[in-house]
Amino acid sequence: MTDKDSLNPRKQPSQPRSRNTVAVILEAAAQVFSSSGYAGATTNHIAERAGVSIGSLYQYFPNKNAILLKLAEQHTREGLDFLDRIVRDVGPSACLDGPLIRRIIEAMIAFHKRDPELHRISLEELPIFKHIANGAAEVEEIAAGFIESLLRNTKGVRKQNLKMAARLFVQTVDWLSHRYILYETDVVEEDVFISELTDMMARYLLADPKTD
Amino acid sequence: MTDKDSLNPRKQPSQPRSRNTVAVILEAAAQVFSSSGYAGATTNHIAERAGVSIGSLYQYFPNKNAILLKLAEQHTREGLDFLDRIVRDVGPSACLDGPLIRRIIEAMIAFHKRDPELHRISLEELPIFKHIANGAAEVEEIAAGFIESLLRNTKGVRKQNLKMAARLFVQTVDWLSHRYILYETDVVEEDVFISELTDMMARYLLADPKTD
Amino acid sequence: MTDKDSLNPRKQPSQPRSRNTVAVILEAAAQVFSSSGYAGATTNHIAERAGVSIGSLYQYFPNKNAILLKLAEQHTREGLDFLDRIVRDVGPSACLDGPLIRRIIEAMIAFHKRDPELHRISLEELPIFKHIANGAAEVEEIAAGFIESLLRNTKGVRKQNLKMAARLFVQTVDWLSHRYILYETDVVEEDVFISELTDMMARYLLADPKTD
Amino acid sequence: MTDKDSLNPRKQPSQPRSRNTVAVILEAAAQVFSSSGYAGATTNHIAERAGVSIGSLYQYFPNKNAILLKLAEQHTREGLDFLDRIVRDVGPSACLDGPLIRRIIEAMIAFHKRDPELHRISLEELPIFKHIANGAAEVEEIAAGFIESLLRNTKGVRKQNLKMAARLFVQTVDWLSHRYILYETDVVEEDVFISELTDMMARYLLADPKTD
DNA sequence: AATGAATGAGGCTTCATTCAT
DNA sequence: CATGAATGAAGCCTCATTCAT
Repeated sequence: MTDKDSLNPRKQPSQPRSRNTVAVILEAAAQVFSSSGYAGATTNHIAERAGVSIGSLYQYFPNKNAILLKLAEQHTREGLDFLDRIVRDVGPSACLDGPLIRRIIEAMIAFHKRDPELHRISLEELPIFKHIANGAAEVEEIAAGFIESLLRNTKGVRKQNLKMAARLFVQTVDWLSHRYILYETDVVEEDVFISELTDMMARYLLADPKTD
Repeated sequence: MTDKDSLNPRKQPSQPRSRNTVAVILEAAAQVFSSSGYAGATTNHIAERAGVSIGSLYQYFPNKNAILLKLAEQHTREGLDFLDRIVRDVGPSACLDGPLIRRIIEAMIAFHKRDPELHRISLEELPIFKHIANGAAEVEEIAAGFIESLLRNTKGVRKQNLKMAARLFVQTVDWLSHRYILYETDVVEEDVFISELTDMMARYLLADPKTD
Repeated sequence: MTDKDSLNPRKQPSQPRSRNTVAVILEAAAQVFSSSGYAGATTNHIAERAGVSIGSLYQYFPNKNAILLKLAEQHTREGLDFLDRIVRDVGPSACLDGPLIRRIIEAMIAFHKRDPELHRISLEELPIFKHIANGAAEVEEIAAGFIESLLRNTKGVRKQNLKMAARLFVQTVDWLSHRYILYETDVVEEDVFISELTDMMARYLLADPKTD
Repeated sequence: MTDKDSLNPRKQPSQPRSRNTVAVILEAAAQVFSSSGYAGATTNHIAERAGVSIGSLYQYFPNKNAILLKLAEQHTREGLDFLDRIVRDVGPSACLDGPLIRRIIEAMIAFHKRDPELHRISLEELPIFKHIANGAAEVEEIAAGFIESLLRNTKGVRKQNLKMAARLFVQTVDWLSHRYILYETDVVEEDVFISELTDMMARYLLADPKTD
């Protein structure tokens, strides 16, 4: 059908058994994508790793892309939860000072550490489907919104265009910590890196960039 | 296993005609990779676009990867030339102030504009071959070295660890301008973006971050 | 091999509810076969259209073929009923003159119009199962028998071999009207076509072929 | 590509070697389609039977349909040649009398005998692709044109609408002889059948239907 | 009886690569 | 050196059918 090229899930798993199947498939896919990259992963391999027949896989996912997308979505959701937890910890009226920036950066790094390879695929290989609403963009949006609202609470902010400042903040921190985790952990000490990045962001945003 | 997985060119094109063939193939490959991505591109399509038989293509490239790699190398080389020109313009004893930062950023953006799709592939799809020395790393190294030497000439630099500062500078500017060109040109005005990025970098590096 | 390739219904639906289920499935199958052809139709699609689980479908039909076959059988039965009605209308001692030929042809066309697609499938796709007794042959036989008996009542018949004449009559009328309904309704006016076909048959069979 | 669903040949075989390959594939396809029907035939089976790799098959045919179509086209062409020979034999100013009708019918039957199974597929299974220009329609058109021109030369023709008469003639003869060859050779003697059909057509068309 | 999740053989097709000419 | 025909491993995916609940 035309379904084959769509990315929508094929069938909502209603019974517990099938919900489990979907979960198992996604878990296996995460492993396979992580270890083989997107191109190297095959649906058969994923199904096998999941201990599920290839037919079952295709009951719930119209194609390989859709699996990766779902995975990215899930990853996205976890990212949002991560943010949410920070937001709640910080409270609604917190303001963005040096220490909070550091804390956010630390959290970001911790998040990237969880499954760097999968994150890499989401970040570096998912854009292959440019025309597709990329879940990552959504987290970025929300994260930026969160930062922006913090900035709004904060007095000594250098920037006028808070929206843009917030987005650059998020993009920069995301990318640099991604690179750090993936390629540079043994070039630079982690706390050195964190301090450096914190400094960069604090000075970018704050009139009084004390970072500790 | 002997040749098939190698990435070295099969045969050094010595005669002018073959050099030309290689160039034609690479140009075609650039177009095809740009429009179809790495996975979507086929060697037959490249050969056809180049007006060359598939057999000839394999005379000069042992496999598909090698083509992309050569292309990336070329891209790298152009990046280095770009740098070189700036270095020469700026002179060996220049120091990094706000306006120079802006100029570098502008150059970076101009460079990314030349063939953003190809750049994207180098950046986002080349990591597929993780085991392969990524030419991009080399440019980054050199670029960072260049920035570092500028910093060394400069008086009001806030940073101690110049090497690291330089690398973060390069990575940040590279990535953010890449994203900007690829995904955000119609979200933000170019000069606004440039000013913002310049400001960020100037404040990160300079004690007296005047940027215009 | 025991059941899977059989074409007999798995279980005689004795209770009213199951009889209804069978009917619902057949109706759905008719629609799906009509719109997708035999190969394009899937059992799942049929079951879904019938509002019945795939499991239930297989409770009553051993395989996909059996469904089409049952449908064809049903179609056959309707064809026979059609004939029967004409026979009864015409009466046992009628003789085949031009007007009656025209009437038979009109009835045939009306019959073909009811579900031309399904008729097409029976006629054109059912032969896929060559080894299967084709119900269509049966109707043809009976129809031919009917025509033959009419011929026997008729005085001015040109033919000796009435059996053969009757069969040719039936085959010709059936096929030509089938083609007409399916492919040529907008090439020729219906009454023109009917007159033409009537003329052909009348002249073939009757010494005095007045057709109106 | 979008090519996959097209029916156009993929690549014109230019060298003798490839022309041979195409011929071999078509021959094998004819056999396989004949013995397994359209649905039962697989591209792999065809390639194997042709002693050719599956890849080669797909160099020249975008999909299974295209093969059948080509085959039907070929069959069509042969049909046209058949006609052509008769036309030439008969001469341009011949007129359609009983003996000529008989001769045409005999030729038609001979033609059907050559590969009845393949003919059956063309006739009964090809309509599966209704939306596709059916080559069979073309032969029919040409054949009808031929008959029409004969009718034009003939004096004692009963019919006004020669175009329609010619088409009915062709359709009737084609279908009845097809059925005869496929299903009824052992029910009726061939010459009896021929005489009968000749009689039917002669009386339909001619004022003076002497058929021998 | 009904449900619908699960199965998996097997079809179609691609495309990097080789090789005969 | 060039050509382009040929190769075939391997991927994606379907769908008739079974089976646990």
